[in-house]
Amino acid sequence: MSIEDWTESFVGTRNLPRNVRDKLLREARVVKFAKGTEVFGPENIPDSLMFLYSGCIRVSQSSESGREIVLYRVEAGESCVLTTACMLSEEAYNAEGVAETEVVAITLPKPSFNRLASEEDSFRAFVFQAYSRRLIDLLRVVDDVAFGRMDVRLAQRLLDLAGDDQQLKVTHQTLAGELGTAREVVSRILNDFQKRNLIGQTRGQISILNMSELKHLAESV
Amino acid sequence: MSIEDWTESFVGTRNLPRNVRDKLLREARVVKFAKGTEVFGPENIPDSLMFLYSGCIRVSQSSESGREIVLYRVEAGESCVLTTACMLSEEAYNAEGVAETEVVAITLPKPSFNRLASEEDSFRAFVFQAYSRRLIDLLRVVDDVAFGRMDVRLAQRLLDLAGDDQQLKVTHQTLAGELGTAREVVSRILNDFQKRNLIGQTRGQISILNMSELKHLAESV
DNA sequence: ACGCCAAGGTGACATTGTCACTGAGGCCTC
DNA sequence: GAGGCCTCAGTGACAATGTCACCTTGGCGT
Repeated sequence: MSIEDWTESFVGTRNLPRNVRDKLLREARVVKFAKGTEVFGPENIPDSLMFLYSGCIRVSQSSESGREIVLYRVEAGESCVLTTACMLSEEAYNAEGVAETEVVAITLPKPSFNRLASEEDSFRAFVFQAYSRRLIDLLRVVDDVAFGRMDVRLAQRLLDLAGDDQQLKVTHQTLAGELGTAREVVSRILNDFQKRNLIGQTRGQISILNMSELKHLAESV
Repeated sequence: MSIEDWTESFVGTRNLPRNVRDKLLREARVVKFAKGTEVFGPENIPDSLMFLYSGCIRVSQSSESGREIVLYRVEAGESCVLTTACMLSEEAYNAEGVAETEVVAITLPKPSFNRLASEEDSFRAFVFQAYSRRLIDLLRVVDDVAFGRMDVRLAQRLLDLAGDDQQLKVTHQTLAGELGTAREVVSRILNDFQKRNLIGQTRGQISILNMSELKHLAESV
């Protein structure tokens, strides 16, 4: 598949003059990642800037002991700043990005990025905003991890992942990875939820039985 | 005091052409904060970019329950990106910056910042790098909080705060605020350290007795 | 039927967070 | 210097969370 005009998809590019956009279309490359693939990681640092055309990337960090925590997700239309950050600061870091769905991304060579950031205010603003959003996302993660109760965080995450559905296919282990805790902890809390008739469980699947009560719990600070 | 030529102090400005620097000196304002003052906070969002000429700003976040955690410190020569981030994303956040020493900072009106970021590569690189460093700082905080043992983190922090000294004046409560935990927890661990002859304590003061052993503990993953 | 493996359950224990109190030191005023 | 009032720190009980070892179950392939 060749994407028609991806510059239409990003707030940082859609308002650029036609000639600039045409140049971008020539300079950038379109890359794809299959679902489950590592987009970037400690061993796999891209040397270009990346913008997500479609799909979703889950960015997480792991400890030596094997625990994991999800930092944030990059959605279509957003820029993936962590790779940029790492590139610029040349520091190692143990975060990794995994394609949660099939992913189509635009990579921009550094010189093109530089020129664009220099010449186009709206593009620069877009990039700064992307950075800012991630900073604030991380502030929220810190807040949750440092001060939040696990049952509340789990309730929130269940609602997030479920979206509009009442069913979600997810293992306890995966949920533990979302929140940076251990499987046993998730199991304990989910069993408690089940006893309270908030959810039902079968192997690898959770169904939300009492959405409003779960929301109430998720908001109970 | 009027500062001679602060453009010499920042890697983002010291290599700019003389005429640009002179313009900056005219456009920017120099502001001071007394030790202990709030530099920015939820109620007090600056509308300019800020660069730290001298001193140190402690950036922390607090929970509703009154607990607090230090996110990072801004040192002389660095840019304070969190204010920028907040400005750009226009989101509320509950982080605040407090002057730990007397602070002298340079504030740059947004238009000047924009022009500079557009025209000068080295300045733009400086700003991006500042963002990147903070992102990575926050990754480290998340890692510590989510996966680190409290005694290890406390040992690290004691060594950090002590610098080259063996004495440091700090209360248990303050240390708890550094790490995002409760005073009682700090007291417990410090008492344990004392029993093991790693430190000595008097009211509001801690002396490191066995630096090498403490370092060993701090590095024990 | 059999073995294998991922998902999940369980109990014991360690660590950390919370709460309610207590005590100790320093500083002020009288 | 006696009393009062702070901040700082100690303590015990308990709740929440993390860790470990081990077990059960369900599904899948052969």
